[in-house]
Amino acid sequence: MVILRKLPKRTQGRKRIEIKKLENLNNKQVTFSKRRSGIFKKAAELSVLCGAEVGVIVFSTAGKVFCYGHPNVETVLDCYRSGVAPPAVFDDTAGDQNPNRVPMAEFNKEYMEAIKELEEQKRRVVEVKEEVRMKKVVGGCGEMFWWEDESVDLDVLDVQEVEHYLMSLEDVRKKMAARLHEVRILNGTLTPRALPPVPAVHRLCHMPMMTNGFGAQGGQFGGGYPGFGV
Amino acid sequence: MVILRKLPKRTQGRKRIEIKKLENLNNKQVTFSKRRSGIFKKAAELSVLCGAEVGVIVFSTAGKVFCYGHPNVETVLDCYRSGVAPPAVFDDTAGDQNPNRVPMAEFNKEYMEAIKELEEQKRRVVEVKEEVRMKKVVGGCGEMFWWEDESVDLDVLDVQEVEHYLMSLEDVRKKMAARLHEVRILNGTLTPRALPPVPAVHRLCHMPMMTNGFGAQGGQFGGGYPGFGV
DNA sequence: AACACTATAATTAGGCC
DNA sequence: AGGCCTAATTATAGTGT
Repeated sequence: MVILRKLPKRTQGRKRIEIKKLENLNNKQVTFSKRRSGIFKKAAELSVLCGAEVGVIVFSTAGKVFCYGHPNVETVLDCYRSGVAPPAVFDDTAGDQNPNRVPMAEFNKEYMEAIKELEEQKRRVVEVKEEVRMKKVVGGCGEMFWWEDESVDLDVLDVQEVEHYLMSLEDVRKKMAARLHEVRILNGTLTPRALPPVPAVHRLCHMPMMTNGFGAQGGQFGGGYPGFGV
Repeated sequence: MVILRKLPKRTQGRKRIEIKKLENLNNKQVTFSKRRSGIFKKAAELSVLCGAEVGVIVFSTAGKVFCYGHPNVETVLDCYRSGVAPPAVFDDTAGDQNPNRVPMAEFNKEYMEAIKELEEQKRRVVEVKEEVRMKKVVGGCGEMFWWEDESVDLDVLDVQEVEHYLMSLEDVRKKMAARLHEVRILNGTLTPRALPPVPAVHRLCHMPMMTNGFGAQGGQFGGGYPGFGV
């Protein structure tokens, strides 16, 4: 007769943890690494299963950046920024013989609408531009932009103003991105990357920065930014 | 004596599925919704547990965009774009005397690479075409940008050219974003949102667009963009 | 489409290397 | 950091409403 006896448990197994800031540094790092890759994996699965375009960016507290993207991060970000949806994945169930074919019929209709919308936007922007801001934003005719001028007194600069400029720039950028799409579509050529790689990172001020002490209570789903302490 | 009898199973329970494109439309939509929120939840947990800044953007095949971000998407995106690490959460466990300092060791290496790459890009473009571009890119002194000019012949436009312009714009934008950070930090004021809200979304073409036929094999972790068939 | 259910598959916390 | 292990927790496929 065989005597079965319980082996001593080698591990305690998984334990439930509260979702709150991990205080143990090592523990935090390990968890960060594991969960980060877990999220990347899930993101990849989502993109495969559902043909979705997914982009994930994670900054560690140390300021390191990790990211995953399908088809790649830049594409997703740019689509988000520009408001232009990424090229739809072909749906095999449609029974179409040629998966690479562009469904032009449908496309043309929407394209015309897009163009019309573009025109409208242009008109709107021109109106707003009367405020003369655009000239300043997009830079003068020289080599240097005003905000690159060292002599500009930062303390005098109004944050709201800068925000406004940035917004305008964003607007211009959107137009460019949209235009790029148009050009690509009209040419029928799409380069390997949907957008040029961001030439890696111009870390102008990647300085110490600040601390804001938000921890567990941090904004869910796009919440606010707790003010920085003085 | 109580007679226990198994109730008929009401569900089959969870079943394993292959990670490949879901063919059933309804199934796909449900899965998309469930898994999407699953990822958002995990992202939120990661940010709380590890004090990480996380941004997730998901496009459905229909072109709808969903996102989650901590502290919010814009902040994360902008930090990514500008290469500026988000404000570090204070780490009590770290014995470092200056918790606000962002470790820059690695950055400088990457920065130099970035600069080199940028230079290379510039040179390449200059080879193909003559200079004089930059002036056009950043806009002339007039009210209208060249790409808004109706008379521009799209067919003649070189995609690479547009890409280059877009890249330059991106560059300008990065500078602006970085500057904004500086200004904010120097002022000691940080508005509720780290960046101005993206002024809605300019959905120029949220159209069917194109098809590229990548499915399950899609690029993992920043893979390339399978070329579109003609 | 969003919610409830539930059996089961997948993830993962806490070890240890 | 990364891999392996184990037990428990958690996510979720399939279903119903």
